Formats: sequence, structure tokens, C-alpha cells
Amino acid sequence: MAEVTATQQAILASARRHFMEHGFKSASLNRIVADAGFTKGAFYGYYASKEELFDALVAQTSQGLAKVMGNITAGWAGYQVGEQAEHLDEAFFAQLPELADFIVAHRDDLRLILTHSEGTRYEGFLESLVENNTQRIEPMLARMGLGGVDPDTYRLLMTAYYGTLVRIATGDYAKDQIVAKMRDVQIVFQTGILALAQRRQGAQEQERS
Amino acid sequence: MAEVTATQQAILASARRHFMEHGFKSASLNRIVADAGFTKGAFYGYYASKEELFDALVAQTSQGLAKVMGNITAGWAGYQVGEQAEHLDEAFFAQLPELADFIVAHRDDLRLILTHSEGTRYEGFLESLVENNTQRIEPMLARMGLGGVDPDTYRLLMTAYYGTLVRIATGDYAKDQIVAKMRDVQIVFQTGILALAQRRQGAQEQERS
Amino acid sequence: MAEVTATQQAILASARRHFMEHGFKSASLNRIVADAGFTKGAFYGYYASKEELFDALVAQTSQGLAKVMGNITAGWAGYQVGEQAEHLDEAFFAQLPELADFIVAHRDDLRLILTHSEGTRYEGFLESLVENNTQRIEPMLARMGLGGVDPDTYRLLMTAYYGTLVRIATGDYAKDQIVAKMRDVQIVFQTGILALAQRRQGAQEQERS
Amino acid sequence: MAEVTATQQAILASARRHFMEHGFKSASLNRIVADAGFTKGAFYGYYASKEELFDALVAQTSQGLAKVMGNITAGWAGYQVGEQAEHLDEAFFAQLPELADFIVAHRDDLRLILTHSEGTRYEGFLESLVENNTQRIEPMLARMGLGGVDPDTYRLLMTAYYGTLVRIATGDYAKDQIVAKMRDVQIVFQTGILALAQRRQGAQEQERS
DNA sequence: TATGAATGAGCCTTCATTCAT
DNA sequence: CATGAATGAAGGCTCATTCAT
Repeated sequence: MAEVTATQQAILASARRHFMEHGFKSASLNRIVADAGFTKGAFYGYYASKEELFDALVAQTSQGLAKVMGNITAGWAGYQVGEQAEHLDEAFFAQLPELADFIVAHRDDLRLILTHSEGTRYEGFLESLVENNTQRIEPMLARMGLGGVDPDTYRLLMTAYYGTLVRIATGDYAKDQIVAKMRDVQIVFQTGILALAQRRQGAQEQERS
Repeated sequence: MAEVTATQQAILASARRHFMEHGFKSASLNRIVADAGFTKGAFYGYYASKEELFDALVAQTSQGLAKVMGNITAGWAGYQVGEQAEHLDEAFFAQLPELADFIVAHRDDLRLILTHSEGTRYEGFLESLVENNTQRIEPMLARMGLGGVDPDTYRLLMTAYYGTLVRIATGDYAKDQIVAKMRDVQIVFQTGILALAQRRQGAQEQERS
Repeated sequence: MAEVTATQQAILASARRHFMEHGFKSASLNRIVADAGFTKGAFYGYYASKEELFDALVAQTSQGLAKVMGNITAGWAGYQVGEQAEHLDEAFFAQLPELADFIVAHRDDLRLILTHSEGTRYEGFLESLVENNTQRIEPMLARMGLGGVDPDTYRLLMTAYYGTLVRIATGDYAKDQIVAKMRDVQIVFQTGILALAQRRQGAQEQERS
Repeated sequence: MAEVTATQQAILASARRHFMEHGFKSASLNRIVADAGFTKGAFYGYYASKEELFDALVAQTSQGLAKVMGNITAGWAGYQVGEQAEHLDEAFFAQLPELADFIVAHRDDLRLILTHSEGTRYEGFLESLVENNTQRIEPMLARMGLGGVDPDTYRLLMTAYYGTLVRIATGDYAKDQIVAKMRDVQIVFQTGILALAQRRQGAQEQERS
């Protein structure tokens, strides 16, 4: 693809370190470039701005992340009333090792995107991800037996769910821990939301009678 | 008590706007003061620093928030094995209207504290709140029938729980919506965590036999 | 004479403390006045400027000091060729207790004038004192048997001499120590300068022959 | 070695002028840089701070000065009881031309270090020099026949001595004048201090008998 | 390709002084 | 007599960006 010179690699590595330590906004381009052993002029030969540098660092992983997070939603979306909950879980759980591998392989990039991107277009990455996915799911909610849950509340819960996955992903966990924790979190949210749905549905039926 | 002059009010109002839009760090004191119609010199007659200005804006609400959040934990802490879950909920739910009133009355301040305070001593307010409260709860986990849940996972879930409460608090909801959503979220987390605990306990018993 | 209100006294006392600690230039008028328990407005009712405040603090002592230093010069000026050095010393030594009393009584003011007055018209007080006194003495140098000493060198020595007296005066010495040290220093300079004069005179006579 | 660009030279020259006129603290970086025909941004490309600028101006000379002043002390330290004072002088006098050369070559730098460095790490340069040297000499005082002189008084005299050398160094004298004046001053202090010591010793012996 | 000199707007903070009340 | 609100200039310093070479 696009060739990356040794200079670029040095700058990218230095930038990763600085963005990780100070965040995008507070990191000093001056120091990034100096730490890489070059001058600002060299930098601007490759990138048009500080933000473009950040982009170069995380664009690929960002796309992978979006795809991978979409898969998780797809797992939830397959949820069907009447099926055994245990079976459904298995479909999601089956994806976990792959997800965990992705996380371990791109952890630093994920941290940049998810927790050090203030001031870039990745700010709010998580929020828009949730937004996209819940919008796609919303039509299915009734089919999933979650019809009684207020859509906005559902969105809040999905934000919490994704947010927790992000915390796990950006934590210091090994692959096995990631799998175990994500599985546990999945259980908590799935069971909890289902319980809420049933309670609301019961309440609505009572109201009608 | 402390008298606040018209000048101070103008500065405070302008500051609230700027902090809300850009966050503490990125907001420009220059522009805050100019927007209020004064010079920097005037500002420093009232406040010793930019941070003190932020403090003046949120100190009171911050104290109220800490107290109110503590009450929520107290509600969870009253959890007893063997009691009916529905009864326990009622204890927590009973506090909700009061909490919602507080939130509605101090919403902008809460937003400043919880989501625009980077660079001030309020940075990490939520995190330290979670930390304090989960530490106090940890010894009770076994008694609450949650012994099987990994403490670190429990902490992740509590972070998600508090985080969701914060999202509700800093949203645009009316009092009734706040109450309804917080109640629903409470149900989800309580039921979900309990289900996880039972599953883990079952797994541990199987291992033993 | 001029009446000094309680307000002025409070301000003066506070000013003395601040000037002593930070020097005239670095002391903050704001803090001086605040420490005194008043506002800047009150201050400017009494004094037209920061410098005038310094002046009010030290004017009286400054005049006393000039007079007293003049007396020391007068002691030297009485020096006559052919008289016994010991006798001459006695004349100077006789003045020492009175001088020491003055120093002990006005020590803080003296410190202000001599070592904390940068930025005021008292800056260079010592230098001008030396200048004045040596100019008056110069015509007498030959009569005193110091004709062989280069006038500029003599001025350097007088600067050192006065400077040492100043160090003694602004030190932490008790009256007796002041007297003892000033007497010793007087001996050193008198003997030393006389020795130099003789050597130079000898050299000049050799040149002539 | 280190290359100095024309820009740096312009800044350094301007800085020297401003520091000389106002002292380090009161000199305005703004004006220094503007006078040199540049902006503050350009300045900070070369120096990290105002103090570093001062340092760049005087560091080299400062080291030379410390060495050269140490040599003077070494001259005094060689003082041996019983030897002829005239011979000892010669040892010191022999160093004078070299010292005078150094002074003439670095006069402006010396002025910066010795009389315009308030607020930098060079503040108190003279004082610490005196302190170091007198401490090294103190043990030898008895051997030098100065046992009767109070050590604190001796320190005062040494301060005066070094201070006078500084005045000569920072004056407008030509090399020959520097040599002549320093030699004369040396004679005054040496003779004077010796006279004081004898008088004190005499007094002590009288007391004993 | 890479340098490095230079910009200019911006940052937060301090200060002596003025003046209407 | 004293307040306290307000000014305005100045302080040292940082930064992303431009551009001739």
C-alpha cells in the first residue's frame, strides 16, 4: 500500500508515545518530532497537520474496531424470542476469542482512539458507534422481546455495555481475562435487560386490563 | 452569604458558557472575561486563578453531589441475603425523587464537574467516587451473595453503573424521566449482577464436586 | 510634627516587613496594603506612590545616617601628620558608642536604605555618601601624609571601608560587637593606607633622585 | 565549537545591553528580542528561558573567573610565618598581569556576573567565593600569625578585600591600572590585617600576665 | 527529503495606579 | 477617610504552522 519511510516510522512511534502520555491536544508536536530525531519541517513533508498524524496512527485500527464492534451487535441482533438464552450466548461467546485477539494486537491504538483522542475527529468514537449500532437494532427490539423497554433507556444501557467493553479492551488484561470479563459482562447486561423488559411488559399488560 | 457582585455574576455566567463548550483546559480566560465585558485585571480582583473560578462555579454542587452519591451506595449497602429483592429496591427507589430534584436543580454544574473538568481538581470525580464506594462495599459482597464475582469485574460493573447514572444526570431529562431511567438501570444491574453471581457460584460448586 | 494616623502606622509596619523580605521592587503594594488590613484606595490617600511610601519609612533615618557617616569622615579628616596614630584613633573611637547606639536603634531602617532600596532614589546611597565624603577629604590628603596615594585608589579604599562599616551596621551584632568590629576595621584601613602612602612616597622620592 | 548564528548574536548583543542597563530581573525579554529585530518565538528556538540566555552570555567567563579567583587565594594560602612579607607579595603580584589580562578580555561578562545577576544562579557569586576561600584559609590563620583576629571580623575584611578587587575588575581601568590598583589594595589589606593581629596578640598576652 | 529560522497569536498571571462613591 | 471596582500594560512562555533553502 502506501510506503512508510523510516522517518515516518520514527515519527509515528514517537507520536504514539506522546499522545498516549498527554492526549492529542496536550501533546506537543515539537517534542514528538524532536523525540523522533527530526525537525518540524520533515514532519510537514509527510503530514499536513497534527490531526493527520493522529489519523495515520489509528485509521486502520479504527476501521477494524468499527467492524469488530459491529459483529458484537450482530450477535445481539440475532437474539430471537423463544430461543434458549444459553444458545444465544454461545453465538456471541464464539466471537470473543477473535475479538480478544484483535484487542491484544492493537491495544495501544485502541487506547489512542478511545481514551486519548480529545480534539480529533475520533472524539466521541464510542458514542457514534453505539448510536449506529443501536439504530440498526431498534427495529428488532420488539422481536427480541424487549419491546417494553424505552428506546432511550435502551440506548443508555447499550452505551454502558459498550463502555464497559471499552474499559476491558483498554485495560491491562491478558487475552483470557478479556474473554472471561466480556463474557461476564455480557451475561449481566443480557440478563438484566431481559428482566427489565419482562417487568415493563407485565406492567403494560396490567395497565391494559 | 458571600455576596456576589454583578461583575462576578457576569464573569461566572460567561465562564460557565465557555467551560461548557470547550472544557476547563481549552477555555480561554481571555475570552471568558472579554465576553463578560471586562478586562483580565478585573477578573483577578475576584479570583486568584482560572481554577478558582471553576471552583466558584461548582464547589457547592460538588459537595452536594458527593453526599447524594454516597446515599445511593448506602442503599446498595443495605442489601441483605434472604430478603426479597423487590423490598430492597424500594429502599433505593425511595431516594430517587430527592436525587432527581437535586440533579434538575444543579444540572449545569453537574455537567461541569462530571464531563468538563479536565485540568481541575474535579478531574476523575466519578472515578474516585466509584473507587470509594466499591471499596466500602467489597467486604459485604459475600454476604450479598455476590461472592462468586471477581472483584475487578465487579468494579468494572460498578463503574458502568455509576457512569450510566451520570449520563442520566447530565442528560436533558425531566425529573420524572430521571427517576424512571435510574430505576430501570438499577433493575438491570441488580438483576444482572445477581444472575452472574449465581452462575459463578454454580460453576465453583461443580468444580469442587 | 506630621501626624501619623493608625492607618498609616499599620501600612508602614506592613511595608517595612515586605520591603525587608523582598526588596522595594519585588514587594507587592497590593500585599503590603492587604497585610495592613486596608485597601489600595486607603493607601493612595496618604501616599502618592510606592516610592513615597518607602521614603516615609526611611527619610528620617536616612538623614541621621548621612550625618553620622559624615562624623566618621570628620574623624579621619582630623588626621594630622606628625601626630601619634594612637591619639588620632582615640578621637574616632570616642564616637563609636554613639554611632553604635544609632545603628542599634535604627537597624531595620538602615537595612532598608542600604540593602533593600533597589529601584528607589536611595539606590546607591552608600556610593554617593562615599563620594561626598572623599571629595571633601581629598584636599586634605597631602596634609595627612597620604599624598602619594592615587586619589582614585583612595576612593576605592574608602568605598571598601564604608562598605565594611555598612556590613557591620546591617549585621546582627550587638552594640559591643559593633564597637569592637568597627574599631578593628578602622585599625586595618588606617594602618594599611598609611603603609601604602609611605611606600608610594618612598617610590616617588627614588624616582626623583 | 557550538555554532552561533547571526540571529543568536543579535539576540545576545541586545541581551547584554539590556541586562547591563537594567539587571537580569528587570530587563524585559520582550524588548531584548524586539531590539534584536526578532519575535519571542524566534528566541525560544534558541534558548529555553530567560535565565538560559543569561547563562549563554556569561557561562564561559564565569568558569574562568572562578579559576582565576581561586588562584588568588592560593597565593594567600602560600603565606608562611617567618617568611619576609615582601617575598610573599611577589608571589601574588606575579599573578596580577595574567588576572588583569583576563579582566580586560571579559570585562562586560564580569560586570554581568558580579553586579547584574540578581535573579539568576550567579546571584551571590562574590559571596560564595569569599565564603569558600575564607573557609579554606581559616585553619591557616594561626600559622599566619593572625590567630588573634576574630574569625568573623576576618571574614568581613576578606569580603571587603574581594569586593574591592571586584570594583577594580568591573571598573573602566586599563590593564596597567588594574595591576597597580590591585597591588596597592593587597598591600593595604595585608599590612592592615597584620597590624591588627599583632595588636590583638599583644592584648591577649597582656591579659595573661 | 529534510532543515531550521521565524512567525504571530495565544496562554495565565501580576502590578501600580485611577476614580467614583 | 476609605472602599473596591476596574484598567491596561507588561511579564515570561508555548505552540502549530509556514517557508526559503
